[in-house]
Amino acid sequence: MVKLTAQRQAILDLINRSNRHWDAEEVARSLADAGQSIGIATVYRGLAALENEGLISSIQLTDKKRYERADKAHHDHLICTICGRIEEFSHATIEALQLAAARDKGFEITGHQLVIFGLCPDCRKEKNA
Amino acid sequence: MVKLTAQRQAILDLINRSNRHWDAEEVARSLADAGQSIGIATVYRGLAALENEGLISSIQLTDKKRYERADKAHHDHLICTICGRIEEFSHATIEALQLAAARDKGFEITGHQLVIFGLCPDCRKEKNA
DNA sequence: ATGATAATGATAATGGTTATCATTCTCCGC
DNA sequence: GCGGAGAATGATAACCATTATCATTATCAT
Repeated sequence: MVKLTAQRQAILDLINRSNRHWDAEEVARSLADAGQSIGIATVYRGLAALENEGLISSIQLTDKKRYERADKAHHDHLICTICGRIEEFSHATIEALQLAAARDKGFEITGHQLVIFGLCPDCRKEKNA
Repeated sequence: MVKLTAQRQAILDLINRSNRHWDAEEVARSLADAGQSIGIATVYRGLAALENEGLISSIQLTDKKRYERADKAHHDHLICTICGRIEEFSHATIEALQLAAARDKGFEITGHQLVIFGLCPDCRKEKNA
């Protein structure tokens, strides 16, 4: 049985209090800065356990995994390839069409991930300056 | 200037002759088996160079990158989380809606990746057996 | 041929993540 | 309250895909 220990509580609170997409390193550092330092292995295990329980959710980026609050409506991500900024968007029709596409192939969907890469408004401006 | 050397030609031919999604290790092994053995670092660089030239394309999975032919219409991927089987699908409406969503946020799209995870027909059968 | 530029390949290094293992915590039944 | 089973913790080693290094070799234009 999975336990919601003090460490995991701290991780969960940190993520729930924010609107960011955290990687494990950032979580560890932030907790350490707050005087609640937790071993990096425990952070990784805690994040995995919390995600398993549906208490947080994640996106897998090229290099690393990032976690965010789960108490939001489902959404996908737009990532700026220059500054790394992450925006969220959701689109009911896209979701519905994904379901249909999977059904066509006889698949039973368990999850999906849509990431759009591009240049955010700021970096576009920067580039054209 | 990028050169299409014998090694890169071999990698490109291998991928173009197939319909699979290759990782670097598989490419190296397959070429070695065919008597055309290439250093693993060269395989990685070759794959990156070929992708840069638009001669092959790739999808980034959780753990590794996989390459496939580029001479196919754009498509997304369905991945079986049990056996790893990869199916392709494409949906013009989904593409169009993605563009619209990005524009709404002021992003200039440079790429995107949609992966749907699920159980393929065979593994569904297996599971319910 | 002769440089200049790029590619090769063996190997070391990187970096995010997971495994190991001894120790500590938690919680249940007695 | 006590004992013990099952988890969790944390320091650290191991993993593994990928990238960097660097000496050597190939390629191409003049």
